[in-house]
Amino acid sequence: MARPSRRDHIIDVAIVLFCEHGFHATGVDKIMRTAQVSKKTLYNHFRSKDELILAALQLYDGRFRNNFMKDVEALGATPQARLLAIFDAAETWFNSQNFFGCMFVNVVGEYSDPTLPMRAISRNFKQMIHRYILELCEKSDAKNPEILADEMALLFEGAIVTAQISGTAAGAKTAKAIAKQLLANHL
Amino acid sequence: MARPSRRDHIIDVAIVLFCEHGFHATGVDKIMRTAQVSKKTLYNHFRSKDELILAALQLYDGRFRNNFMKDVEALGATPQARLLAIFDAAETWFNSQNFFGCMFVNVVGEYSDPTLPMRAISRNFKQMIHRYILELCEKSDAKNPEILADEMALLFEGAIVTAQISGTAAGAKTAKAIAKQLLANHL
DNA sequence: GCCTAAGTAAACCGATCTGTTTCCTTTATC
DNA sequence: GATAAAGGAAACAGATCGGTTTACTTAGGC
Repeated sequence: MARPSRRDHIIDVAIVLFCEHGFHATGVDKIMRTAQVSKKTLYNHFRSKDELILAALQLYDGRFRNNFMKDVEALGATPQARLLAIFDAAETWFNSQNFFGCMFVNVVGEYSDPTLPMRAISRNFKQMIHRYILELCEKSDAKNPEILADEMALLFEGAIVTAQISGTAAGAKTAKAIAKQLLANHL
Repeated sequence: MARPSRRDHIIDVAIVLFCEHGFHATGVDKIMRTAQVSKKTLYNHFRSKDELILAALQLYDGRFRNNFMKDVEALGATPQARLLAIFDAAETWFNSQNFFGCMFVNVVGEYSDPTLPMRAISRNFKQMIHRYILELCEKSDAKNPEILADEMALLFEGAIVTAQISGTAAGAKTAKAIAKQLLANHL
């Protein structure tokens, strides 16, 4: 099937609304109306709003990481170049129309209990990003790839939040400049 | 008056609840019950929930910056030492019981319209932090204080978000390690 | 002692929330 | 063409939302 399933379409709509307006502020009625789907259909695919939130986080998780890694690999050829290309890919993301910060940071701001499943998905997302960066660090023959990966991941977070609050993409270039210095020190 | 005014007490309670549970999820009834104040009194001091949110952000803004700068100045004697002490102060913040990330980042995740007053307060907070860091950079005789300040501020953001999502304070040490390298390169 | 200001508890308002149900229509399959 | 699954529109449920109002109590100043 080329057309996405009805279930995936609902999730797609929910992702956009959750990103822009947050999770508590986005009602099931709004999702349903925007997706042009009846409430019965929505609750036929998802037991509850929370389950839809989890499905949205999971779909976005895989999709974002996949797209982001593709972008990074297209922008840089070598592992070192890709470590820096992370921030070029981030910059185009910040400049895109639908940038409202990191969905996984935003969800943590609304659900503080660390035992909640949304929190687990959020932690996992950040760990997967960290793992990807770590692989690039190892292939770059960094002196201490674990430490460099911690540092690069923190830069990434800092750039996202800076872009979200300031409303500009300048943080990407700042983070890239830091990354260059770290890379020079670690090789 | 040694005892805080009733108005300030309501704001104090609201700050804690907004930080822990977010803004949309925190109802006026909960604030009122927690503050042990009648709804009439609450609406006698604040025209609306939004106005209470703004008052909470503003009070927290001034108080946090004041306390944080005091901590930094107690932990470091020279401007260079204070630039690094930022991350020591951050670490104790991350380890405190009531750490739920940065209130100003969290509010931006729930209110995406950049023309909203909460967004203006958020941007202003980050600008004031940036200005404080810039002053330290200038007094440190950094080659290019503006660039160094941008970098240090981004590290600070990255450390906060990393701590919030991971649930550990490790990001503080990572950010401090980066800061040391930046400082060495900029002097 | 009186009056005013500010407080309380609780009822109340209309709107919105998540979620269920009803009734009817579409659609696809055998 | 009958049947069964799925969807649509809308009413409905009970709870909660932000916010107002009412009736009563408290406290302080003159």
